[in-house]
Amino acid sequence: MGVKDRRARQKTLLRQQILDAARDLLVRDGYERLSMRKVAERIDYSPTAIYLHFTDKQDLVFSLCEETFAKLVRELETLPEEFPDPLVRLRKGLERYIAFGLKHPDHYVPAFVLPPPDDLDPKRKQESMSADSNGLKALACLRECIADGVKARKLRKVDPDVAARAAWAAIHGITSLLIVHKSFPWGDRKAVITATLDAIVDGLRRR
Amino acid sequence: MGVKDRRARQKTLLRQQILDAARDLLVRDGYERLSMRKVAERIDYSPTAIYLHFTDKQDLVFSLCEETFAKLVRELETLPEEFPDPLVRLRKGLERYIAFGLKHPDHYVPAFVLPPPDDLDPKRKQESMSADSNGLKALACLRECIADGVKARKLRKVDPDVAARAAWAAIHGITSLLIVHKSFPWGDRKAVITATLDAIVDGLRRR
DNA sequence: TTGACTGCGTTAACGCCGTTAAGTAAGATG
DNA sequence: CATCTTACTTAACGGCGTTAACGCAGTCAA
Repeated sequence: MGVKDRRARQKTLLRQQILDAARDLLVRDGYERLSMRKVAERIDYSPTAIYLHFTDKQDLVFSLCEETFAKLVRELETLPEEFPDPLVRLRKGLERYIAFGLKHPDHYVPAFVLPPPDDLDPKRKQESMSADSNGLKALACLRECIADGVKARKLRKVDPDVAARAAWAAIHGITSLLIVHKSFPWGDRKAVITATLDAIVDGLRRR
Repeated sequence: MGVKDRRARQKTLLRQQILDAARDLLVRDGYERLSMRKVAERIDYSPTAIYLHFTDKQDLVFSLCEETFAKLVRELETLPEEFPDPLVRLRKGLERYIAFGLKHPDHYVPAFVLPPPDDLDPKRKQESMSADSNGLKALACLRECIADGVKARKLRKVDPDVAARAAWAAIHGITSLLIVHKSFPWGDRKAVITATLDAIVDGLRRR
């Protein structure tokens, strides 16, 4: 069935075109100014054409984020071989997460900061967590890192699931605030980041 | 000049009416579904009437948040007399902050989570930080609490400004995530909160 | 080859939205 | 009484996400 294949290829091709255009707009103009109509205009299709490939705007934006976060996860998954020591791995991983968020604010914000509009609608529930399917992978990295640390007696005996979520919350806090409240009087940003990391790592370190 | 006074009274009265209606809508339907037109309809004025009292939607929403955060600050400012020991005061203060955010998500989100739309426009700069004029007060509470702890030799010798910002980032992280990603697999939410608090306090405690 | 079917894409429209411009009417001021 | 100020309205602009209805080409069975 070569026909179906070709069709499918065409379809995913346009899908990718949409994603590329949307990413471009997102990165260039920021999330606020992204609109379906502009995306459509950029690829010379009518706005409604997008709906043949994405169920709605959210779906489109989250698909974008998925792409980018796949990159983050890839970066994080190489950590164990790069840094065998769980303690430094933890530190480096957290650093990498923050750096990633600050480098791709327009992906970080829609994926993690903005409310997934319909937490009500049960149909959406799974998609609504779609940003987290990769987010969950990242969390799993963190969890394992902490579990390793506990096993190696370098970290206190904490529940890795709970500790990972708490640590994530903390780095998400600093990441999102630095992105969203740019003009807040942060003082030395790097110092604040370091302090946060110190608190997380020291809070878990065995003593 | 009794006339001017009466006019002014009338004006602030309507202003308050707008605020009340908006708060009602905000709390009832959430931030997403708040619109100037709905606020207007609720108070039986035309939408444009609102613009005589607030420069735009942002101004309105932030004014709302200011009102509410004044309450938070009041709660936080009584801490020193309630809990003289800086360590327990720190803990209780952080707890109170989180509880407040979770109790008033529709105020917390627009004030701290959502990007103040125009960080570009320099005219706005001051207003854009308006949410933080009270936010800054809250931060000042935290700063002083930490400074006290350091002075009392209960906390490590940290820079209170940096440490306060880092601690704020951490509790903002857990607060905002719990609000925004309700359906995330949090497991035991309270355990995650406790773990975060432990990390912050333990990270600062003298050892 | 022809006719029906399928799926991608269109145009037009609905019903929202924030905000602005222009006008109106009532009340204060001289 | 005339004028000016102030509070407010109506109408409209230009945008938005999304849906409904339709067109048209390519595919496939007869």
